[in-house]
Amino acid sequence: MQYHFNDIEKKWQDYWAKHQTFKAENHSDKPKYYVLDMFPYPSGAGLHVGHPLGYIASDIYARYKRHKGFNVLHPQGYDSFGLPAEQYAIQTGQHPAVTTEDNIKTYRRQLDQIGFSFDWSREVRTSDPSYYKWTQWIFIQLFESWYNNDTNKAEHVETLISKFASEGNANVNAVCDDQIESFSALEWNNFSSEKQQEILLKYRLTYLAETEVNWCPALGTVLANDEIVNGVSERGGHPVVRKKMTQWSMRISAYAERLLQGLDTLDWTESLKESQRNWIGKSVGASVTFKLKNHDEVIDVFTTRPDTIFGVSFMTLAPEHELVSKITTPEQKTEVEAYIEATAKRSERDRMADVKTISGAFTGAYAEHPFTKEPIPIWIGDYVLAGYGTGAVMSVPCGDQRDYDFAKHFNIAIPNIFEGVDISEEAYGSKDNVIIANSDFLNGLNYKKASKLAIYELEKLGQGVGKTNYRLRDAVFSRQRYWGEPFPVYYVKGMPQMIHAKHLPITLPEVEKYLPTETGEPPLGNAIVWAWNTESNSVVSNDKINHTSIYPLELNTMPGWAGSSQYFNRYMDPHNDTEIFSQEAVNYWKQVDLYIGGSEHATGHLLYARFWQKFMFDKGLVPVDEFAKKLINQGMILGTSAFLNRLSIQVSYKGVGPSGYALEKIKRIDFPNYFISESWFKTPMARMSLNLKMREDFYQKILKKEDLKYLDEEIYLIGFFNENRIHVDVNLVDSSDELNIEKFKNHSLYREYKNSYFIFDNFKKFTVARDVEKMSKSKYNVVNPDAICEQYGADSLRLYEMFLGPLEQAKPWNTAGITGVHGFLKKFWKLYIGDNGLNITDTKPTADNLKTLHKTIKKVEEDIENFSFNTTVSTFMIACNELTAQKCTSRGILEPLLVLLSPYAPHIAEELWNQLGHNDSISTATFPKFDPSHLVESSKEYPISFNGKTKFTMELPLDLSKEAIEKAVMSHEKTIAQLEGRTPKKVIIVPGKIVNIVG
RNA sequence: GCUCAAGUGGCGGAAUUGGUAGACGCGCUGGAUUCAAAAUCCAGUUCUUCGGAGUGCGGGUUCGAUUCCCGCCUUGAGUACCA
Repeated sequence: MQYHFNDIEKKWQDYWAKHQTFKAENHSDKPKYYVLDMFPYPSGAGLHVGHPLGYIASDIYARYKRHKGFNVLHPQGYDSFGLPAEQYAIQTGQHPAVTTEDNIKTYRRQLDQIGFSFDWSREVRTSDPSYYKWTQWIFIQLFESWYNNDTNKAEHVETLISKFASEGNANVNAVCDDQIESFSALEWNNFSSEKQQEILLKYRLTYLAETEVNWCPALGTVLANDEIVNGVSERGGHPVVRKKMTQWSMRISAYAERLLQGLDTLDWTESLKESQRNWIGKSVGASVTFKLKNHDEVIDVFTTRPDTIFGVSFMTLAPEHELVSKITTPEQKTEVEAYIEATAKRSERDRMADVKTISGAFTGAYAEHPFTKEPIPIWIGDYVLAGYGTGAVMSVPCGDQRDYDFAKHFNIAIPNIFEGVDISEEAYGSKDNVIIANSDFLNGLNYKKASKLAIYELEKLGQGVGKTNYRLRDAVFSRQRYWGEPFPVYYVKGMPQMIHAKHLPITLPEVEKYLPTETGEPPLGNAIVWAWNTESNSVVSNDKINHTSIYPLELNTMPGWAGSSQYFNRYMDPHNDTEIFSQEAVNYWKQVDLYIGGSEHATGHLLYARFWQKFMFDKGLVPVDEFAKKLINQGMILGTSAFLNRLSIQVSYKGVGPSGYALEKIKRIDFPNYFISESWFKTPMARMSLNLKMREDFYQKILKKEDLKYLDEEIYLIGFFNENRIHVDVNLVDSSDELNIEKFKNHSLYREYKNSYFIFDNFKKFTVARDVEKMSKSKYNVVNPDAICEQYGADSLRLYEMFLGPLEQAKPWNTAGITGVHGFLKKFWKLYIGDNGLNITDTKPTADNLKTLHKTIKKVEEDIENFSFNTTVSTFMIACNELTAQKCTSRGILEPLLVLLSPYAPHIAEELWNQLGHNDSISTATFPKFDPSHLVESSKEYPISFNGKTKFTMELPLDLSKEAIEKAVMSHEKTIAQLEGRTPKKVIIVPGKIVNIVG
């Protein structure tokens, strides 16, 4: 009986679906384990072989945990709001919901055919109103919360309001807007309702504020920092500009310290934690206030080096700093204004690209040194960023290279305040090994002590305080898009009001077109039925907006990360209509035990989701404040792109110039119509045979450009190039890299090359060049898992993806290699089923059989625990080879072996399990227990090495004493031959390991 | 620039605590089977001047280093005038 994988796989996939084999219950006697994948965005292109890698790994782990007796939650869903469906809607008019539904169908079919053990009864879709109802609900909770620094957690705004009413805001220690006026209880109580709302908005965890945002005109929307790559949009590569807009923001900065500290408790990769640490960007230092000469205003700066305060020789403000216009002297006005104009013109991208150029202007104004009271000139320069700190720095050229360069460039003094340090060439930027000098009361102190004392003295003057700064900015939460969650928000007199949670969800309105309105409003501005009636508590038509109790609804929608910040909790109780999830469910599942996904979410999704989790923890909604205990980033599977080399050659030739002189020239000529076989370059061929047509082209090219007359035999080919190559679809190339020229010429993509010429190698072959790149449609190197499943089966695909290499590493895909694992499965099948049916007997296993089995159990278990899935596949192959050689038919061996294989190749395992006479699914069978007694050896093949180099091996009993081993080794003929009569200096014997003779 | 990760045959990779470097697979070579092909099976496959050499390069520790330490080079990823 043959291994008919297509039939077997279909049969068991249907069985699992019908019997709901992988449905997880929210209560069990077993311990719980939650395995989660980052859910996919269902794109129109479907899955390629790179996508399932992480899913296969998590599926193996989930199945393994079931064998180990855990109640496993392994859900899947779709992150189904997003830009591509909306772009498609703009182009075709098809509703994004329809596009999304189609794409999900394709995804589901592709996922099903790989045999994942997902509990599909818990599927969530972020674009489903029954799901985004709860995304909207969390938004309302955030709006109704503020961050209390005294209790170090989020609290309901009611507690804030009662504080204001009883004592004003003087003693409120909140994370809030920097520019907040102080008021007494009396003043608060006398404020108008609008005024009170305005003030509260500055404290809420989600708030409306005028922010400078990254505006992408081509997409008509705001982008988050992590949606911008090298100054252009991640999607589409469109230019991005800075623009001020009123936007919803999330006060993630309130959680900066907790997000940082929380990392230490997580079993995530160090590199990922490091990215988050960099993103949060904590720096400890001081805020210092400089008084101005002849002005009442002051300049606040943030510095990490208060110890260098006596090294300040100038101050630099960002050109956008609000004080610039106020303090600039009339004499400097022209220069400063010209500079501001010039920097405003330079885009963010230019400024980034051009770090080297030093520019700036003197304002003519002076600040006063807090201790020496000396005047300090105030400059502006674009190396100071308006968005970080206060947009102003105290410049210490001896201790900061940028200040140093600026000072050198503009001839500003560079006082040295470091003892015994040479600053004639560059600044001394290190905090270590410095002793402060020329600094009054700081002299002789190191960085730590001097900083502390400087802050103490500044505090006494009322001109400074120790401060910690974070780079983490509040997250902009509004998008000018259609296909996203609507806000549960309407506006009364311009102030945002939350719709009561009991009226959720506020579903997306229908619009006629998905573009921004003519007046530049977001696409929801096109909706006709999009106003809120506070009497009927329902969405009504816009045309009644001027009536009482009918108000405009928010036109923005939420960003992509909204839905993905709560899905992992919702899976615990996905159909709950009255709560986001029951306390019973969340207290049972608690948090994700294993989370697998791509590293591209390091500073986006993974940071925002942690923020929401901490907020929910503060609100008492979840029992733990980190949502994922362990996280693994799967590496990318790369594509092997194929390229056609376009011919370019370098020739030297002799000719006769216009005036009759002989000339020798070297010239490079491109032949865009000629393709040359890659194998040609590997052939050690010195000359190139130009065919007639080429020769003609060749002459024409040169003759046209240079008026020369040539002698045929004096043209020499001295070099060629294979740059200028074009991508060719990998499906037109066979496994030996040979191009199917016929197919290529008839392919619609390559119509323009229909009449091109092909230069073959000596063996009449035409091969393509290969290179490893990211797998993507635009590179024509995409391999579809459907084709692999059809030809080799899902079990082969699963095994091969794991076999390629370590899970976390990037690795190239090569379809040819799949025959290895496919061959293994066929051999494995034959171990159980021969030509005459089942091979299984009840014979007692031999010692060799048991040794193979238990060696395999041990290795497989260790490998899975260490996520070393690639080596497990090797282990299976070794076991299969050994048992085949041993002609093992014993049920006692082959039955437990099936359980070991089952997480990796579940279909074949189920089928053989069934053929062995089991009626239940193998998925709940107990994992075999390792028994070390079968691996005990009585002798060891000792490597005998001389000066550390192994020369031969020797079989010796393991219970031999050191002396006996030495005796046996030294009398061995090969030892004597190796020593050639010399006496060894030393003999190292490690029993059970090695013998090393040092001579 | 900074941070992190990684450099091992023709290729993907293995060696989990310092102890026989190259497991397993692909590819390649030869053979068996076949009218032939596919499939399958068997043998070989780091290099070598056959002494040896060899895990990016140069040092070090050790009886012994892919593994530990110091210095460098290269590649990939992230991040960037962050005061």
